Amino acid sequence: MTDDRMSVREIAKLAGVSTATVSRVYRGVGSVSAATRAKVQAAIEQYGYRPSHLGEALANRRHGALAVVFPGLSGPYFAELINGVESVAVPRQVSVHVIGTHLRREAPDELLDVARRVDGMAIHGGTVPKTVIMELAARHPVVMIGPDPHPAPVVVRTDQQAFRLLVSHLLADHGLRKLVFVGNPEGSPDLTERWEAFAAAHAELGLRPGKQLRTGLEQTHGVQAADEVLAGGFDGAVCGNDETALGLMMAVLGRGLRVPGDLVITGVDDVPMSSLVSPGLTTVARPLAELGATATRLLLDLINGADVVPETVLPSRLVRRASCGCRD
Amino acid sequence: MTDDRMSVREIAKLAGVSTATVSRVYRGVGSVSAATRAKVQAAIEQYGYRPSHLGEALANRRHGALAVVFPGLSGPYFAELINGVESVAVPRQVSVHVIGTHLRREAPDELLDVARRVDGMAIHGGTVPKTVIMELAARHPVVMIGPDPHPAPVVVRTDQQAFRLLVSHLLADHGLRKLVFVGNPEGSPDLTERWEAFAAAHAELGLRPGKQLRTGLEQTHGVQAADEVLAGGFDGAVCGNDETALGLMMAVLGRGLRVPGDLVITGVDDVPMSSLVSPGLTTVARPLAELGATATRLLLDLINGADVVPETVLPSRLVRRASCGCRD
DNA sequence: GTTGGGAGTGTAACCGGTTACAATTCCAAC
DNA sequence: GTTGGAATTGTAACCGGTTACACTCCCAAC
Repeated sequence: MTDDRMSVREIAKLAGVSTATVSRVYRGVGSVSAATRAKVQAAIEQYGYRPSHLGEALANRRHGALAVVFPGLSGPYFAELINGVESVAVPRQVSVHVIGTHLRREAPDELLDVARRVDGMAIHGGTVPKTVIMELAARHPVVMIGPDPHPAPVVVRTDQQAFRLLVSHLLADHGLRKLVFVGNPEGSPDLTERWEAFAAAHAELGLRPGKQLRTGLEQTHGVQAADEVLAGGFDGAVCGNDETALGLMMAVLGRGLRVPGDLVITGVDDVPMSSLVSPGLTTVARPLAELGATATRLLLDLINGADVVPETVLPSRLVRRASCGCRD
Repeated sequence: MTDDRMSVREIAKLAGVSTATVSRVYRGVGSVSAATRAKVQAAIEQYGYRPSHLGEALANRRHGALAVVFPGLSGPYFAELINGVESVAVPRQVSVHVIGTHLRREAPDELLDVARRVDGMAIHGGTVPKTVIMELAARHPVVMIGPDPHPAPVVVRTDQQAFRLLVSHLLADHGLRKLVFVGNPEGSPDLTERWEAFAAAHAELGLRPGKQLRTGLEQTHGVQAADEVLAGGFDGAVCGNDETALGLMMAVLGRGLRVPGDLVITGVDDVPMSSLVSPGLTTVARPLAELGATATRLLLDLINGADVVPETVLPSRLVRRASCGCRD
């Protein structure tokens, strides 16, 4: 306990005023005479006084904090989403707790614990069981980021149209006939939807959906999937996200093979790497920062008691680069 | 404001006891008769009561939270470090605020604000100006992660011996004579030290230190550095971390060149990708999770008023794989 | 039949702020 | 010289917990 911090009452005594006046000066509300204000400000200045967040929050009945629950914490997808969240939260003086469920042994109980210290939560789809979401929603506002099969109060997501367009592009424009879906449809609702779009695009052309190769969503998983993809004799690998795609691409190039010559590879998200690598990665651009920002805005609105639209769908966009065979 | 949460006094009234008894039952301290305990537990159960973190923290004079300040939030380095931090904090019921300085416009003032809601901070070297560190340290315990030129109370870091060994290995064993250092020595104290070790290893053999190519520490920066590295006619690229190295490797492979044939590439950190890619990345393994865990342990000790050792140095280890020319 | 002590419980103060309301002061207007 | 209202400031309650301390029982020991 190294806490020798000043409290309002001490500052008040030092400045020769009441705690109410100190509070008024610090917060800049109510009316205070210039002379008094100067006295108080001098004392605040001198002792570097900052009100305890606890007292403040208790009095306001508001934590001034929210939590964001993600599947994992690594990678550019997460970074960009968080970026969006903070771009909204920080200017409003709201602090953000980032929770990665994969790190926690006992996620459910721990989330209940986190709930005690925030005013609301933004939860990434596919991270938390239905019962827990409901329990959390009973305690404070909850916004879901991305699709989730659960009965969620408020959802922000992107559509899958561009992804479906991507698959059709590979089939119809590039004439590919043996596509593999790299990613686990059961791993997250987002992936489930993509798998469905993948299958639908095939069906539309009277084709049977390609095989699926169940892997995780990180770069390492893409690398590890390479052997199986190459052994399968596929002409294109449609990856669940860019990170997997980039890992796969790296592994394929490392074996001395060519992309798209020997294998077409595509991703989803359009993370910064995707436009830089050669060949450039064909992918679906999703407004990740905007996704995080929107979720946060809605969450703060909910916390303030406003009514908000239950579902917000942000647009995604097909980005054709060299890895699919375009501009080759 | 959607808060209809129960308070101790309400639960107490419902159970027909005093608030003290409710607290005793919930916390499991003091003596309570079996009958009373049952009554109270029933009420707690029925209303899903959980004590407000604010009240609890205020009464305990402890936030039960700490902050970790990082340069950025993306990538496996950060993820692994955080992993270590949480492995210590979470079991002790301490929550972790992750702060990425690159996201904040006005970092200093914001950190002072964060300081109001935590019991201590672990600060990554090279992220925060000296004056701010001192101001923070005046408010609560501070532990630095990694080297930092500032007069820090407590530091946890890894040594640079393995890195120096790596450079010597390239020069002496592989006979490389035109190495480029990829990374900005002025960007972080960690990099400064590595640059010094790089130069020292050259000097030891009577060589002049190679050139330095100033870039950031993310994968994208490695990709972007490729043109300049390849144009420079270097025989080896010693990268400041694995992410840059992997980005560079990807770009080189993408151009149809070979590693290590056309260019030797090495990194630092030994992130998961490094052992998976082909060629495997020669690098310096650093105990990142342990780094985070140790820093957190020390921080919690400081918060509890214990004396702690001012500097802890964790070992790093050279990992030779194919990218340097070994096992080729 | 006292006495002593431990178990069970409640009262009330306290943690560090905010703010409704009351009290005081000061002036302008009548 | 009153009077009324605005400006300034203080008092005290309250936010939701924890806990020192006091009090009441109850029973064993003498």
